[in-house]
Amino acid sequence: MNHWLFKSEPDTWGWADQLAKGAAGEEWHGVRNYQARNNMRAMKLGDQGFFYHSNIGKEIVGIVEVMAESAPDSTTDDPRWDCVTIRAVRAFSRPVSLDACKVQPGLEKMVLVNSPRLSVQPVSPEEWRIICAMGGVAP
DNA sequence: GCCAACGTTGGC
DNA sequence: GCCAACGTTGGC
Repeated sequence: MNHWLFKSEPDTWGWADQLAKGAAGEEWHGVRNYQARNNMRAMKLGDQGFFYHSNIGKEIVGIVEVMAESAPDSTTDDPRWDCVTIRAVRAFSRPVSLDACKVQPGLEKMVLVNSPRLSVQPVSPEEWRIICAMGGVAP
């Protein structure tokens, strides 16, 4: 299983919105960046990812799961863009801030730390383990 | 709210 | 196919 990180401004679409969708999940639409799209295309059913609040909070707040693999983005006619559907799995008992990630040994190479603008990112198994521990949940 | 970084667009 | 201009993102 691979691991990922989804970034969203909570003003637009936050963890609370994702939670409200429950088991129905929600298309991660609106991505207009090839790298981010390619990451979504690489996702498999059951892959898990972190849910990160950019701008407001700047922290990882929970874990989501891919419940539908990449499919055309219904919010555009442009055939280049597609997206996965994700559902909330569990909230962190303690959110993990960007600042905390920056100083945490083992996370020096994390994409979130080094390339903060990429909206859908890969997370290494080691990073996944460390951040789950920081967030107070089992990996 | 500002601004730097970066990605995309479009003219040539 | 290159590259300048432009728009967007996101941390500060």
